[in-house]
Amino acid sequence: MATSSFKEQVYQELSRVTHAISHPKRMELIDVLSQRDFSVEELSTEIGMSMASTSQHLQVLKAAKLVKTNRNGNFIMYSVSDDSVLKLIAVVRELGFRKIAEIDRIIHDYNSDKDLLESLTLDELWAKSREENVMLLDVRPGNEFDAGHIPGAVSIPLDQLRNRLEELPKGQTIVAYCRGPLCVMAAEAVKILTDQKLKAMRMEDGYVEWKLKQAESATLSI
Amino acid sequence: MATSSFKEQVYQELSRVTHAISHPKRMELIDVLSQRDFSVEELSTEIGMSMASTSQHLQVLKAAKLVKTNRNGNFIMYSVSDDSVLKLIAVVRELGFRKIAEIDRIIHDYNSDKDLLESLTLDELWAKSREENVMLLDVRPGNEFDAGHIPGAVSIPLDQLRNRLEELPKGQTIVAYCRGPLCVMAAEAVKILTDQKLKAMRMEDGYVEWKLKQAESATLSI
DNA sequence: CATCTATTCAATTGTTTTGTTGAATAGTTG
DNA sequence: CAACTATTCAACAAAACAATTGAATAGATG
Repeated sequence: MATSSFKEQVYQELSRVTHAISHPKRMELIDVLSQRDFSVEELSTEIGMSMASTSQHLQVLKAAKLVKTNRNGNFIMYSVSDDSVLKLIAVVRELGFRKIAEIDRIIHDYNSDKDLLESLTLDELWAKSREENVMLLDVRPGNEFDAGHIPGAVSIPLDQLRNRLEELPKGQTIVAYCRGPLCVMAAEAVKILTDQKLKAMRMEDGYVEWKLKQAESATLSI
Repeated sequence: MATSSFKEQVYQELSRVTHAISHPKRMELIDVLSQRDFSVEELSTEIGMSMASTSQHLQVLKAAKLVKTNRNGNFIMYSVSDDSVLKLIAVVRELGFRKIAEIDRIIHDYNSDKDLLESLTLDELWAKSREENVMLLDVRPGNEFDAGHIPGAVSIPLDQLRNRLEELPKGQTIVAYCRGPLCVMAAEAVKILTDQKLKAMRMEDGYVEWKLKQAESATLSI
């Protein structure tokens, strides 16, 4: 057997990483794990697959060193191994959003339903909050908020939103955010809030984008 | 047939990009194309595959919008669609180099053969050239040099190096570079030069890394 | 130490991907 | 417009991958 060349060997190993993120569900797994640690069971319900399949996908990600495990009691908690993994997914998503016309169409189709057309980026949020006093609303599940959130945000998980409308300010602009660009919770929240005649917008960036920006500015300031 | 959800659709489309770079040969194709435009025939010899296979791989890359085509006479010239594609591959490579232990081993095995252990990054090159007068040697094929090169570099393609040794300075440090981290031409060149008792080192970064740095600093200075 | 439980493994099946071969095609060039 | 040529297509066989099922395992907990 002819041993393959240096180049071939390295490309082979590198393709372990790219292969790992080449499956839609595995990309989704990383996106979910970017929020906090999850057990296999939680992940399986989160992405809508059987435990066995979820476990197998996680093993592919683990073999590529994209996720790592920690035991916590009876549970094995999976987490993203590094911020560079989030960065990788962010780069892929950015490229896809900009280049694949089909994605634009899907996003437009989803958002055109209601008045979800206007949305903010993180930068636009900073700008807007300098002009007026906006309320930043985190609609992710409570434990994800607890694991980390944008400073100043108030947590009302999406499934509690209808019952906690009185906690929201009437005249003030409410900016809702969730996990990230592919998470629909903020959009759902805005639908509920505008139905109640509240002044609400969604932010397209989510917690991951904020976390990556933090890490970036931290390295710059060193 | 149940139409899949917003999220599922977008992940599906995004996986077109990640799937495209999930094959070693397709990653290699992008690396080659980062130097200049190539015809299918050239690419096929470059990566050591049949024309038909190469063409098929290129079509996968094209469907993911990672490469684009231009006809030039009888030839169809393929090129990378955007610097963001180079960036994507760079991020993957960086992550792989840092996380996959096997890659470290392969690289170490290859370089330990000779005195290739010491190598420079681009930043280290800048620093070194401020202290002493180094000669920057581009050992890539001539047409790749013509398509673009690091300013100040001198072109002597690897296959002409043995016949053009008299063009090289005796006492001065010669820094050889080639396509990028997975290209072995600079290493080969250093072997030849040190055998001739010349003072030579290789730079691990190549033309792509320089090009990306340029693009980066250009956007910063705007 | 026995039990319980979250996770992984193993075997199977159907699907997708890959590389090959040889034919077809599109488009240029004389 | 005929001939030529680089590229792509089509059909096939082999290999890799994915999802499912049910059994096995490792490790915590009482």
